[in-house]
Amino acid sequence: MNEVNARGQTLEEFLAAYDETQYRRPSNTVDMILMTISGGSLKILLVKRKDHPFIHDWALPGGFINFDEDMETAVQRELAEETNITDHTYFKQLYTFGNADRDPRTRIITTAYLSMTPEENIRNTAAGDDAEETGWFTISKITVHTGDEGRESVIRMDLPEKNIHMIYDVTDSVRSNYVETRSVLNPDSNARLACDHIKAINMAMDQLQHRAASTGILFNMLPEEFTLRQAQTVYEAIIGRTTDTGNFRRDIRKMLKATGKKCATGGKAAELFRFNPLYSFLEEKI
Amino acid sequence: MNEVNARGQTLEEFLAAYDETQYRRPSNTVDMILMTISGGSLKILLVKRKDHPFIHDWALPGGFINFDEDMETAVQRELAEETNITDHTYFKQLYTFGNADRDPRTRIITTAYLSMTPEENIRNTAAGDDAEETGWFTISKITVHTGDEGRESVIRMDLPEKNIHMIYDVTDSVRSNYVETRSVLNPDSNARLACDHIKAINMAMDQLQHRAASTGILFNMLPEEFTLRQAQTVYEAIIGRTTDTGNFRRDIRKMLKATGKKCATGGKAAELFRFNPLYSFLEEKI
DNA sequence: CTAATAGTGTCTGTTAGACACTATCTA
DNA sequence: TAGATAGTGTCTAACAGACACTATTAG
Repeated sequence: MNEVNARGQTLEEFLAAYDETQYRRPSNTVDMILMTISGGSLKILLVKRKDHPFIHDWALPGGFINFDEDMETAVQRELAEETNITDHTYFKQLYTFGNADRDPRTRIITTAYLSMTPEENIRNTAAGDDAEETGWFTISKITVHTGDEGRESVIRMDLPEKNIHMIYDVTDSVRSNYVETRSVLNPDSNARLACDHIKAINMAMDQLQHRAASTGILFNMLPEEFTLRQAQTVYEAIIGRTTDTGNFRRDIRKMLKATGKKCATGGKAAELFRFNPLYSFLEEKI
Repeated sequence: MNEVNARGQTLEEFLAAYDETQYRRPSNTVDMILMTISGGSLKILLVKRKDHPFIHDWALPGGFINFDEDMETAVQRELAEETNITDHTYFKQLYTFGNADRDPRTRIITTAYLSMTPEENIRNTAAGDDAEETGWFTISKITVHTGDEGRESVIRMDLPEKNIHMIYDVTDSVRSNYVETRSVLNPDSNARLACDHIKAINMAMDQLQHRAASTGILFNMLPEEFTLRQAQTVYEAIIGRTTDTGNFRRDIRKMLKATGKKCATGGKAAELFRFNPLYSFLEEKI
């Protein structure tokens, strides 16, 4: 069909006349929250900025979306650049941050993605063009108090080998029909995050903690075959507290299938399992 | 502090030299999924496009984000333009769609917001510059089958007074570590949605149905004071099926406070309630 | 044997679904 | 009174938290 508009233009004529240069436009970037488990702790990749703005602050890895590039392609490209991960790694869009004044260079709208990978997939994490250095920080979010009026939590990011500590106090306050979240840098910190990156990290931790028990999200940080103890360690690193071994095993086994193989590590040989993706991965959608 | 970068620039010098015109940039828009309840049915506002591209297709209301405008401000401006809603109406960011080829004009990255309001807040819904007409379509998402390998659902959007029907068959298929969602227009339809708008609508229905029972989200479509029967009607319109009255009342009362007032409508006078925002609105965050 | 790790069984209080029932209003 | 709408009580199966217990390996 060769439909015309009110000015008598066909689609082809309309597109030929379309002027995209009449308005000033924002720039679009993707930021990645890349997590893994190492030494029983949850880790996040951060890069130290070597240029303005936010010079010398720690930031989420990310970069500009090319004009002709799908957003997911940009994420995969950045993942490969930052970590040499080329296999298909799990990632999921988290949120888009677009306050007009969030970056002093120009209007920058950024979409944050949450990504996870088993430790052995990470081959290198070279500092890119924009980074002085990179570091896998241990990260935890501990909820100190939950009540009717809100919640108080603490997010810690530590790089012990360089003695870097960032601590943010996060409060969620119940308002009339929404929840207001504020994050402030705790004075015991000796470094800080660039821009509004703490907001994305906070959302990522909420998502991880919320979904850890009911979805298969934690298996993205485990190798193909793993023991129940390994799974529990990852689970506990995510939720930031220990959990009952019996109950954990009882509940997680419905998501798994046994391999029949064993793996000995100093005590009784442990059975190896795989994730069974047929187990209600649909929760993932929400 | 007057930190300098590797080229010896202060922040001020860096910003003065920053050239934002060196790359071609996407355009950014917001799209709104505006829902209400009317006549016991869930309704969504759609506009019929009167220009290319997607001429004569039905689309989500939305528009460009001004260069100096926060995204939330853009949403509120569009809401006011489309419906004359000025009071603070609930809205929540859903997802950002940014495939490189989703719009033939230029690269357009759009962020979809889910918004709800009680019917009486909607004063007019005039067709704007881009719209031939607007319509409040009844909308439902019914899940036909759920199994280990995925889920099949049907989304219906109907405007009975103009005899317009749009039906989409939606399948969620479990893959190795993610869920693939596909939506196809059912041939019984006599109209269709523009662009990729069915994706945003599908996500909105998932969110609504998922959160309807556990959060206070449904109260955004009710007046300040309401009866339990009204609340149940809204709940059933969202989830697309009836539910047990006794169980619904038992479970919802923890989110409410009684007003002591009554409201008679043909049978026994019903008690009026208000939403108690102190009841775990935190779920909302996830 | 001990220490270390892996793994099981069971009690109990809470919750979600099913369903039968009672109460108050108008005409 | 009937018909309509509002509202309650109770049984049961499933589930989640707490916790005490057994099993297999290395040295």
